[in-house]
Amino acid sequence: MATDRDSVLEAAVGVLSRRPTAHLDEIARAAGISRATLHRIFPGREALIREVGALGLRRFAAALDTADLESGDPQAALRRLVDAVVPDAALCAFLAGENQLFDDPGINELWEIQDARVRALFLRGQQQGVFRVELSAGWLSEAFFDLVAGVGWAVQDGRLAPRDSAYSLAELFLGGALRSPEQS
Amino acid sequence: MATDRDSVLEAAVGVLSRRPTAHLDEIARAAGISRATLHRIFPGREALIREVGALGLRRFAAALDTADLESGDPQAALRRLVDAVVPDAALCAFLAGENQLFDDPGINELWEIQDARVRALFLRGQQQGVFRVELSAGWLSEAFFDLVAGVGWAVQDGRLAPRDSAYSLAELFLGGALRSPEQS
DNA sequence: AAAGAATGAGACATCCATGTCTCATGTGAG
DNA sequence: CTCACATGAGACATGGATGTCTCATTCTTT
Repeated sequence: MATDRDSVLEAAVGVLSRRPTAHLDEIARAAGISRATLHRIFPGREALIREVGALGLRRFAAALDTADLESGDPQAALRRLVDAVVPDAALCAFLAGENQLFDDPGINELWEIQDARVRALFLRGQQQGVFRVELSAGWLSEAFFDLVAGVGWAVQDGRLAPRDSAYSLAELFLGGALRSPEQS
Repeated sequence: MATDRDSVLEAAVGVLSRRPTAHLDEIARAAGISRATLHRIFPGREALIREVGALGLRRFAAALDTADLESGDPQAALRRLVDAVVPDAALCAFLAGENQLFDDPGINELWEIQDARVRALFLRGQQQGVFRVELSAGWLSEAFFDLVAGVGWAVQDGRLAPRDSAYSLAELFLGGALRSPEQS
């Protein structure tokens, strides 16, 4: 059952995103299974980490699909993306923290594809005059992901209410911290 | 000499912020010293990590001092903070990724102090009508630090030019991604 | 130049997470 | 009820990073 594997992976994220060096004992306990069973499902720690990363990328890709970034107003598209990705913010936080994953060619390629999709949205928005052109699409994409990861951490640590997370993320990223739009 | 220790710590950051599980061999080589000398300076891995964290917090505190957040226009103060903190963005990136450090009471307390200073700036800015009040000061502080860390990673990986980093950070955080100020 | 300290290189010993195994228990299907 | 199978618990071996040691070399200081 893929559901079984995924539920274990989700439990693993809860531990690993906070402590990347957590022992397998701890992860197994968090998943409610024994270390032996954990080993039966995933051949080893490396495989487990890779699978968690792959799950995170699958979820992120699914969120991009759901948001349908190519259609309609770029701003509305980005708000759809926020809503779609916030539930999996913890996965994204794990991805952001685990740079090591990007040594894997498969993971890296998959990531590049998703990142390109987000960049394309920003590029389209810039061409339509919706997003600012002084900031590169690459930086906008990067910063967006940083904030998604930040939301994931903040929610997990109880510093941000899950209910507020989508609003806080979208408003800050789109509108910034300033009340009145002044640009130096 | 504290300078010696700090130069080793800076080299350590360069390695650890990318691969938190890097071997001491690697860190020593990156610092241009032998593993033996590394052990002579820092009693062990744990101590080294803690010292790196402490250095990051010292630098961040120093940046807060330099920025003089209590004076003048809050927006100008935040721009001063950006300029002051960007050179040490890599340290901040390390801090953000190493949640484990916050188990140490000393580190945690020091962090709380600095975070409170940033929150106070946002609170002051909100009271003066400069910053948006729909976003909590806590979230603004958190998001700001997330972006600083993101800048650190992006610069280190060559995805963002150091020359652009301060501008990109300040503009996105203050003004957001939208060109025309629309709020839904 | 000579003495002292600091460093680098390498050889160990140790510890601990990991990986693998066995066995007892529990569970579900027939 | 019985058998097949999955799981949990624990023991055990292993590997690799860490910590400690020694010794030769280099640099500094006088």
